[in-house]
Amino acid sequence: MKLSASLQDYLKIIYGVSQRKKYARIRDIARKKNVSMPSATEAMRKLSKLGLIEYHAYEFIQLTERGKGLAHYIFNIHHFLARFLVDILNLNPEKAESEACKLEHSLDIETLERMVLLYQYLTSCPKVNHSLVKDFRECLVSCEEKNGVPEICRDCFVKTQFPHYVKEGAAKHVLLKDMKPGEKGSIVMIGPYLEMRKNILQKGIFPGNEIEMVDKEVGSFIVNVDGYDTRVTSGEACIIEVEIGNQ
Amino acid sequence: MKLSASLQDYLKIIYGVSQRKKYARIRDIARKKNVSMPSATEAMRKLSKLGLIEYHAYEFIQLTERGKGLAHYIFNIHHFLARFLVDILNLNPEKAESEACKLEHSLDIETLERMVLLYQYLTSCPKVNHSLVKDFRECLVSCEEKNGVPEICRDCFVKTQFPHYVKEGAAKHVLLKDMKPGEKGSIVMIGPYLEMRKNILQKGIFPGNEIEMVDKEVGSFIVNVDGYDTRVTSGEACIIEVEIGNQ
DNA sequence: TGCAAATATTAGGCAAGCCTAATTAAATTG
DNA sequence: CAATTTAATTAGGCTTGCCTAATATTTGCA
Repeated sequence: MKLSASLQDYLKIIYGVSQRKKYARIRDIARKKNVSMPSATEAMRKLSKLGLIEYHAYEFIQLTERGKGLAHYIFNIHHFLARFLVDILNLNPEKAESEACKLEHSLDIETLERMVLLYQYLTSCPKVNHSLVKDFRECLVSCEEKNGVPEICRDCFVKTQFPHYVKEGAAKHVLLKDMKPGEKGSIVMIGPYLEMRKNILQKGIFPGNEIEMVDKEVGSFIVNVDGYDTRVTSGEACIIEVEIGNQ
Repeated sequence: MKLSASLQDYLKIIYGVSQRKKYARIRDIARKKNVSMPSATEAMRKLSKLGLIEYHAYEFIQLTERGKGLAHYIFNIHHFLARFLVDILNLNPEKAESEACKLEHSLDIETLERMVLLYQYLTSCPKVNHSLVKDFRECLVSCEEKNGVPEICRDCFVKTQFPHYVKEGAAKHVLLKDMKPGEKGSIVMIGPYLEMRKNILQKGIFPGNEIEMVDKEVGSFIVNVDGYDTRVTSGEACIIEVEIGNQ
């Protein structure tokens, strides 16, 4: 049986409420879902018809066994995702909560299963350097708090010290700012400055994209990203690393 | 301006079509979106009213500059996510496509930014063992193809060889199958068998959950996961690793 | 050129989820 | 224990996004 995202939310809320309170009321449900009481009533009727809750007008609401099982499942997906977002991606807990809420409805079990594996791998695999996640998180924290070049990132994220180094395979890495008009390549890395990186992403520039330097102007550059012209500031061009010479 | 998920999809489709064909037709759009032509027509009217496309009845459809910018952004989010799902989580490309489609509408720019960073970190950071992602992917591949104990996982995922080992901090790890009724702990790892892991997740059992052994029966166990009783098979209990003694 | 086939559009409907206003039921309390 | 407050429901409506059937326009080909 497939439950709409909205009904899943209702179920999850009922589950959460009845863990603490033994029964759930329309009022609480409506409040938690940020919805009017009639809307909640309507949803209860639907869940009841689906055999997921025990519901009769004006009476308290309780999950049926089936409802409890499903709610538990949805609840735990949610918590796993929130954990992933906090433990791995270092989102703040409130943000992670709301993001998990959105993700939980869209992800397929297969993808979820991979995320579980990645989570386990990064946090527990004895072959992985144990400080990997710690390093990564510290890096994120530095980026955010200092919004400058974090000590821990200096080597790996900012390539200004060694603008073009040669990797195995002889692919040449340069900073976007150093590319000449007409030169093309693919983006491998976008540097550490949180806000700047957001801005760059918001322009539709991601690692993996093909990029071509079109024109240099004072203070900014015109680049073509996968066929679309856009403008980046000089500052932004300093933290975008491009792999050239592989066309 | 906020575009509904559906309208974002239309925009993305128009962008994709017009990259190859110079113009988009209702028919193609409807077909790609798996929707009737009247639905596509209606959507075009909306996008046109929003100033994202140039559209007049019976004429070809073209993106405006604003539409092109937005479409390019949506398109690239999609591609980045698909890349993440393929390169990091090793989903097959078709699956990744459809999952990315669902994700792209729900993820916030902040989360996306972290995923970009994780992607970069795992694939490029010089401090990370370069074979990390390769190992992880090989592990996934082994799990899927052989659906047995993959060589590469033997040490890290299957703990049957050393059912309880003591980690730093003296937390004790055991397999679920070896827990006694009444014993509690938190799940740290779910083993390598793809299908089995899916089944376990589908019961609402995730790493991080609190679990208590309730009762042992022949062939299966009753466990309580975060307050909810559920049943696992003996086979499943062999690949669930629990950290006990930290309550 | 003219007519059939392909393509688009209008018209009218439907389901899901939400809303407000009005009404009814239950709970609280002087 | 009646009056008031709080909680829940009904009634009626709205928007989004989809549908089918009918109609209109365009295209392609004989």
